Amino acid sequence: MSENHKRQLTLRDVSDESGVSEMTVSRVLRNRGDVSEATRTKVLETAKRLGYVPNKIAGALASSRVNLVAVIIPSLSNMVFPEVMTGIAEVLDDTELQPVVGVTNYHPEREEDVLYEMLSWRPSGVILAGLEHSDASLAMLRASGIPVVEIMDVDGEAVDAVVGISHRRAGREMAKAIVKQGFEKIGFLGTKMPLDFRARKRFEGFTEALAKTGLEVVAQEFYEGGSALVKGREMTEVILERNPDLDFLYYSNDMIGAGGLLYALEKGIAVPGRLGMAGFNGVEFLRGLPKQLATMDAGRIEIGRAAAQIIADRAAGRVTTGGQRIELIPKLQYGDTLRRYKP
Amino acid sequence: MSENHKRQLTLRDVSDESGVSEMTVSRVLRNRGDVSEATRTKVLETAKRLGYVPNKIAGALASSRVNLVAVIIPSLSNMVFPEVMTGIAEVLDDTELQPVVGVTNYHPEREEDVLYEMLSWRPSGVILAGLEHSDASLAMLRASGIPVVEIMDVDGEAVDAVVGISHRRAGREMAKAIVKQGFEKIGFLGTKMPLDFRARKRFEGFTEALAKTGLEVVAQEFYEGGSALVKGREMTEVILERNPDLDFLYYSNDMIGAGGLLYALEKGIAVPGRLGMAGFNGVEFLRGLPKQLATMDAGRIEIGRAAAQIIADRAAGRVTTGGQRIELIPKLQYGDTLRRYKP
DNA sequence: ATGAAAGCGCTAACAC
DNA sequence: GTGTTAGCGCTTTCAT
Repeated sequence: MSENHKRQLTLRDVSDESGVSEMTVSRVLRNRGDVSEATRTKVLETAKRLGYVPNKIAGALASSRVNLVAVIIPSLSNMVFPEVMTGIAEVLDDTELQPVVGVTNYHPEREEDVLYEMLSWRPSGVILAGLEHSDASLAMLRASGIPVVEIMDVDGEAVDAVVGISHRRAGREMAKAIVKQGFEKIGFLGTKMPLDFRARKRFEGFTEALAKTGLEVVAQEFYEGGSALVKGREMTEVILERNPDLDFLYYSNDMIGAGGLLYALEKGIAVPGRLGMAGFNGVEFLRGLPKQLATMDAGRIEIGRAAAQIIADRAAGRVTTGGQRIELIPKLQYGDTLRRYKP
Repeated sequence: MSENHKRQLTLRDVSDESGVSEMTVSRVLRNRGDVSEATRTKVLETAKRLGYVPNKIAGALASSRVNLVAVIIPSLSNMVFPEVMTGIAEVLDDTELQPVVGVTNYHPEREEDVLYEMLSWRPSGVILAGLEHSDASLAMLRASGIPVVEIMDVDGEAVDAVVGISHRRAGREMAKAIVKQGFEKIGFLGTKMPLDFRARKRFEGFTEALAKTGLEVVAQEFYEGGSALVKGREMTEVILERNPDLDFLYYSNDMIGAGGLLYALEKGIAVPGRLGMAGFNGVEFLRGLPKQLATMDAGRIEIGRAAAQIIADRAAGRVTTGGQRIELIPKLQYGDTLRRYKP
């Protein structure tokens, strides 16, 4: 076992070893300013030979430039945020910027901590899910002086820029489509998450639109934790037992909807003849099921792309006016579980 | 629109505003050393009022301490790595350390870039998937002088510590179980990813164990991109058309296995009477399917926990001897698709 | 094309 | 319990 604490290599080491000043070494390593081809090669060779890795901490402090973009999302395990990340990464890959992910698990205090931690690294921008944040978080965001893009939702007031869909509208559209197909006894299945504001807004839009036609949600079921597919299955069984006359089930996400659909098919329930079903998100995953669950695509990759583009543009000084607002319109996918009447 | 470039708040501002020295402000903010309750309160109040967020870049440079752990994984979109992340986060949440994720998409050059970028922030440790890395990556890791934990796989030589399962062994065990159940015409379905070394090792172990019993894989099918569930379905159809006498299908992951299972059930193929099936990973998701696919749990959360623990221990100076090697033993889950003979 | 000096915002180490 | 001093490793700016 050699000594535990190797001193880190510095520009100085490369400078000494190559006989070129620190400053010139720095120039070579950053491709900045004019350097003769000879010194350039020599420096590069020495740096590589020594295994030198620049210290961005020192670099960032000196230049007050940090090529990091903070991305703060509620969860990684539900298939929708990884897709947002894909969109973000796609755009940032063409820039010098790097995404750094923080996960809040839908806890506002956790969001506050993560945000504080991230801002303390002075990133070039922040992308965060949702419009609902603690007062402290809002204060930090505003005080930070960096571009902020709130994503996923446009129903509310943004700190700066915002990219997303209207979940209220999504709920309304779904309700209208369901009513149009002649369904009347409608049940709702969702998560026991008071802090999932987007799910709540969809539900509000949904009931609101139903009310306009004189209908209401006649039964509800909520779950917490566990495998969404299993929960969807179980909840569907429960809600149908309690309310045998339900003719439609609206799920707050595709995973539980898929579980419900598998259950219904297994039980030989005619879908959508006897029972219609719909979920939300438009996850690709659904396409592998025996029947296509009706759903609404939230355009997650697109949201990620647009958000990253805003940050990238501002970081490059390309846009001076803040406060962009991009509302995407979710597309209803009828699949095989919503259409009672032939199209 | 106010001025675009607000000067960032510094310790100095808090110091001036509260009439306490910078040093003492720093002490308060970090809970270090003795500070009188009076000054403490005053400082905290001022910092909060001003909306001061410490600059970790400066702090890290001065203290040469960075509470970041680099986590480098191939992908976020396949359900297994988010689980590893969960395990890592679980352990790190009890420490000062913070995970920072980098994604390589299974490209070694991309891994090299991500690693370089991350090391340039001088993290307290690195957790990265797999044992196969470019020479440059290996050199960087060794030169970094920080704890390195390679995860998921133990079949090979590690740079420092390693936590995972033996995929070769996993493949062998699965083959033995299949043979024991009397299956003889075995097909394999996997991904077209030459760089997924773990999948390859499973396959090698699998064929090797089959060979010992005089059997071999009689048909193979590979896919690329797209929804794994759909692909599993399609590949299963194709492989069965070409080889109607197959009596077992071994899938390189649970998602394509699930697609295949749904297909088989839909077609009325008797599983496992006529056709046995097995996947790999033990994703929770499977539990929602009509039948339980046989699989092998790779213990992803456990791997994440153990890896993070090693980093946390070393960062706390609790362990001086490097090179830990933790091999987890994957558990075969028979489910409903592997057992022909009653247990 | 290259170098020297100053300092980014903080903390370690030492005084008092 | 609190303050002072001297950097951390780099980049900016200005000379040459």
